Amino acid sequence: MELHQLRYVLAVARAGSFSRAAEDLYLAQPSLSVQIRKLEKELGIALFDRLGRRVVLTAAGEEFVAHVQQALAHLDRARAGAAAVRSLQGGRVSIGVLPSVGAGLMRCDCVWRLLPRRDGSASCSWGTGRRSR
Amino acid sequence: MELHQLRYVLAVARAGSFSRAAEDLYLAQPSLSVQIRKLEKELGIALFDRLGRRVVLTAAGEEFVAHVQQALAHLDRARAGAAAVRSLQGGRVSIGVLPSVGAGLMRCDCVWRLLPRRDGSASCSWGTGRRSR
DNA sequence: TTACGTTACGCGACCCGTAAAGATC
DNA sequence: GATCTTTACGGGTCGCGTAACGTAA
Repeated sequence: MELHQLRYVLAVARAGSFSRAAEDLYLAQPSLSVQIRKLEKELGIALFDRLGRRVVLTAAGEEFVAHVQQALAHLDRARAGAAAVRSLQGGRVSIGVLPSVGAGLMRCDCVWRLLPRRDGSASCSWGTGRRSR
Repeated sequence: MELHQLRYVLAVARAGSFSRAAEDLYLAQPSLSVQIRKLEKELGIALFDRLGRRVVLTAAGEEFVAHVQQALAHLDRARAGAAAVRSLQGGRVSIGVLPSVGAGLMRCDCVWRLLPRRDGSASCSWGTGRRSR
């Protein structure tokens, strides 16, 4: 059971056809068919009913797909979280303070709040609402 | 991002060490290290802090692992669902009825209730509570 | 010096695409 | 006969294990 196989199952279920799903996936039909069959063999059940030129999910396949959709959604969140962290890490943080007060602030262990913006940068706030890029 | 890489991440996070995680996974340490590093490169962030001989999750790693655990849990449910269906499909259903009443029963479209048992077989009940293997 | 993580390299497995065969309408 | 799925085969990628290196306690 591999991730690409799961994505293939969702694509076939959505397209209702192996050939159309293969187009959506930019994949050759035989490769897709082989992977689906391999997964079905591993699971020990049929995910799809091949009805001539139509392909529909079996009852077991419906349940399987529902779980897989949940799983892939969580993985997308995991990836998105990583991307968000990366964009913050990649950005530069410039801090401007008055020497008179900065000398004290920069020494203490402060909790800086990073608020991500649409463009990938972030605003940083601390305490009184002073802001800096 | 592949499934085995995600499992490896969870194993390292749980063990707190690459070498111990590799043992748990029945895997050579170098293979494990390479896969983790490959995933980190793909995500663009560090999942673990290498502190000498201790390995701990970064903040981003913690969040990532949380999502991954959810995802893998859903995949386990998907697999378990398939296994349940398989055990029912694989079993044999034998039906014994008296000819006098069976002639009528076997002709009608009945809803048969399959109750899975511990040993993989299932009991089948219909209407009055008559049972058959 | 010992233990642990990393890099280098050869082997085997697996996925993909092309081509041919089978099946269904 | 046309369309779609399946099977067969060759090529390239990738994960794994062994071995050697770097590094911290």
